[in-house]
Amino acid sequence: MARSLDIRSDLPTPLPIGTAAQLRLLDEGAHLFLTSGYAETTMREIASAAGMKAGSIYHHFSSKEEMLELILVQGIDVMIQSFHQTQRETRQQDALSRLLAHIRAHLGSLFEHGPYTAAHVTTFPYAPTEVRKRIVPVRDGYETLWTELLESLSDSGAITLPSSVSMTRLILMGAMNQTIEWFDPSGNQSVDQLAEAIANQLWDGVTPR
Amino acid sequence: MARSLDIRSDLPTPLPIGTAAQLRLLDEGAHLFLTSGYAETTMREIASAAGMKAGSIYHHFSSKEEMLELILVQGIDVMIQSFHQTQRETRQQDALSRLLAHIRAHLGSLFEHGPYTAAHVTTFPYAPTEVRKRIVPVRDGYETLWTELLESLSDSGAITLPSSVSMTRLILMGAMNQTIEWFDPSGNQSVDQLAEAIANQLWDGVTPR
DNA sequence: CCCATTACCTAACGCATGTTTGGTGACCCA
DNA sequence: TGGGTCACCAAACATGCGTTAGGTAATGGG
Repeated sequence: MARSLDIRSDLPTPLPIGTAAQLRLLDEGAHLFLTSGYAETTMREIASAAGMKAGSIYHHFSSKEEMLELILVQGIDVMIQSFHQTQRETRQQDALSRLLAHIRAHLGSLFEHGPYTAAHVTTFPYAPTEVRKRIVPVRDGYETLWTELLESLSDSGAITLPSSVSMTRLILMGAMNQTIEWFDPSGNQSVDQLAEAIANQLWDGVTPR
Repeated sequence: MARSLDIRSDLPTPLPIGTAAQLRLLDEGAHLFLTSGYAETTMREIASAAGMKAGSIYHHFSSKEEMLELILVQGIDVMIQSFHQTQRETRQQDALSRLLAHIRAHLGSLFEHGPYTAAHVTTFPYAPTEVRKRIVPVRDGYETLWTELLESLSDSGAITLPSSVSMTRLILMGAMNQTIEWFDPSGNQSVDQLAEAIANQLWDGVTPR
């Protein structure tokens, strides 16, 4: 039985603990799940991308589903770590700058800190039910972080919430997450500019015109 | 060989032309592609949902991929028909009311006019390459309709475009399309309210507070 | 009344998948 | 030096998939 890779640590871990081969398999697996989908991606493709054969994967992981769950969890961890780091780094900034920084950080999770978060966003709806059940509480934790951020910004008068904080969070998440499908980080627009565009579209005056 | 079901008509067709069995297969197929994904959905499941066995499908369609393409095309047709109808119905209304009506219409395509549009949005990224190639021009046509709408609203001063019209369209589309994952049309919020929430989040004062 | 067509059926086929099994070579430690 | 462990291999297995083939019953038209 492959050793279980416990990456659901409370301590900040930018990458999951594991051997080089395990990390390569997860990296390539996340990339393939992102670009092709979970069901469309074969163990043979993941193994080949990681420089081994499919049968060898089972020395490291017990199943395809275990790999998926580890990738999904890592995707959330990247978001959560990034959120906390942004919170620390922007404590002295004004409200709208903090909001922009958090939007920028979320987009950084999607486009700059590996394929895990984007793979999470695109793959989670099609994950097996029992995998989703185990992951929903962690996702709710991340959503709560955003809810509290938006509430505090609204309480201080920095932003308006046209309907409710939940609705605003969902619309904002939707606008950010759907960029996976069309934004090209190596294109002529930067992630900074994308963050500003989203922030300025949802709230007036986040950055000067 | 099953008769080809040509639904890419220029005339308004609320439902594709075909026999009752073909329509049932496409309806159930679209619903299953939406809820489970294209690759995860089997021909056996589609056939069973439509009240027949898998082998029988091939009397009506040549392949699973042909069914997918018909469903994806129908999904766009629903959006385009709905857009044109909304344009006709709102010709006499003020700018912001027209914008809200178009947002409402797009959401209606997702949640009220069958599963085709939502199946299109969620499944298109994972469709086989040659299927996507054939569909991209039709999608571009729909995007152009929105681009022209947003440009005319901006030209008349009704809305602002914080960065560019393309960026605004993409952010708006993202916010609307991602609602597939969380909005429950039979929940305690209506599609009208969802449209207002999105419109008011992206532009101030679309509806009175 | 008979023949052709349609719309389904069952069964099977060929293929691809995730996973298992037995093996090998390298490495490390006693 | 030998034994144990690890990390891979090739091959095979069991299963399920999309699709095909041959068949049946019903229907309609000549």
